[in-house]
Amino acid sequence: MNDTRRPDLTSYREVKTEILRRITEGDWAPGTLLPGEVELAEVFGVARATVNRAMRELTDEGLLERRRKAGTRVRPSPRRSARFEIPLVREEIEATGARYRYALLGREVVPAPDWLRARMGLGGAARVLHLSCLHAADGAPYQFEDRWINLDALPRAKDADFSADGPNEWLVKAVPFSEVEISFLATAADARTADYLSMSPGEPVFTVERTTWWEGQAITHVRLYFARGHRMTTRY
Amino acid sequence: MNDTRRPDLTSYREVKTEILRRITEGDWAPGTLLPGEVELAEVFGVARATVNRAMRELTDEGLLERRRKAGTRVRPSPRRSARFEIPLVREEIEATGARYRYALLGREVVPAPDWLRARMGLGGAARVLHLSCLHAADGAPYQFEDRWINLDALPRAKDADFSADGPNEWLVKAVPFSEVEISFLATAADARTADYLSMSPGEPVFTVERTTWWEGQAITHVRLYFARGHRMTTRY
DNA sequence: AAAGCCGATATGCTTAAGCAAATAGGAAAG
DNA sequence: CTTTCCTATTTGCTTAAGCATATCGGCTTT
Repeated sequence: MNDTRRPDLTSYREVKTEILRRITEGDWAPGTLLPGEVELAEVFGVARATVNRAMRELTDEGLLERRRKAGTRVRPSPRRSARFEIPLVREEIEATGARYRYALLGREVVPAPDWLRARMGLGGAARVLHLSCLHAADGAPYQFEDRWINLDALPRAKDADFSADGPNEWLVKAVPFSEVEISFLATAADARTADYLSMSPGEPVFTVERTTWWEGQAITHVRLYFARGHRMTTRY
Repeated sequence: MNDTRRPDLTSYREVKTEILRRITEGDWAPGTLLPGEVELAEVFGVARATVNRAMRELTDEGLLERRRKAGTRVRPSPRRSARFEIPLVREEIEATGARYRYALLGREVVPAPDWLRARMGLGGAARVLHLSCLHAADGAPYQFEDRWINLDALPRAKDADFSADGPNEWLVKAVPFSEVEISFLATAADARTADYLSMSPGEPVFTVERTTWWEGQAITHVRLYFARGHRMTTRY
């Protein structure tokens, strides 16, 4: 059935697959210098731009290294990078088919504590809005949110109503695009967190800490404590 | 100085920046339908391919949504995705300037326990190599590694010497490119883990669980337990 | 040797033109 | 009113050609 020697590669995706095949099958071992774009384009029977796109994407994915004049080589040890989607809690819960419920547990305007001023780079007199919220899935506690909002950067947060919708949803609207630092860690449940999440004090809690900036100014800092057994998973 | 009304955008990067600016400044609010590629190309004075690349990358980055015929719109809530680099422990430790030390604590060939067979999709008679390793930074325990290798898929692992170099480094060479599922979670230190990591039993431990396949076959499953206070951080 | 210069080369990006594929939304049929 | 079908539109991708830019390695100068 017209099974000629070279399966004609017609798209950048096929070129990607073929390059990947040659790497995984050992034709091109880690560290190897690959043929140049022009040569590969000829070999595969496609335009250089097509090879370029294939190689560019493989580079983004961490499999190749490219440098002008030096050429393209297979990364000595592939850069493994995991990409995690960070959805809104509401969407995360509703995606599982569960009913989402939200409750505002606490709200107060306070002077920023020292550790927070350091964390967010705030001045000595900074005042912040401190919010405590609980997110539940089908009645079971899912995530406890301990949030601080910089009122100097976002004064209108003081008048926002967080009793129906979580601060996250409000913030996404107020400051839709921002710079973020995010950390994953394991903490021990303190008395309050344990209480809210129906756990025992001291139990391990999967915790996400996130600080958000916009135009160089810290907007908000939040710690998200997840209920027992939570895990963050991805494939690649 | 020839400061005409429209700063002439000459690269896809500038187009990206300009689109991003219009989004962050509110010209194009979340949900908005953007002009088509042809129109934008005209407005910006560049080729359609250039606009296409700019928009494609913004889509990859989670800011836009595109569908043929429907057009391009600003994502109602931007898809935030965090990308974590997963380096070899050795590199992770040496990057901080600390001295890396490795120790093999245990090694045995055993029939795969039930939970592992389920996790890796192994048959009833499968035998696995079970390894316990400790990675230290400047003498302080850094990571405890509890690893299982499927000997059916990788029989030569039985003869490999893991006393000097960790199984990870061996595996990266043996099976350089593979499919991976990775999870982050918080666990309580059991007696053994606590001992190795100089922690108290029950203390929260930041844990990474990783299963690796190659050509549809499970190769290895590993749990990495990190010492007290470890966090995984990224910015975007 | 060591430092500075320079050209050949591989990737990086842009353009213009055009065909391919998905599909929104209207027209036609029931 | 509902379903089916069609088509215009929009993104997706490819090609060929060419200029831009970084930089490796050799050559020259100090």
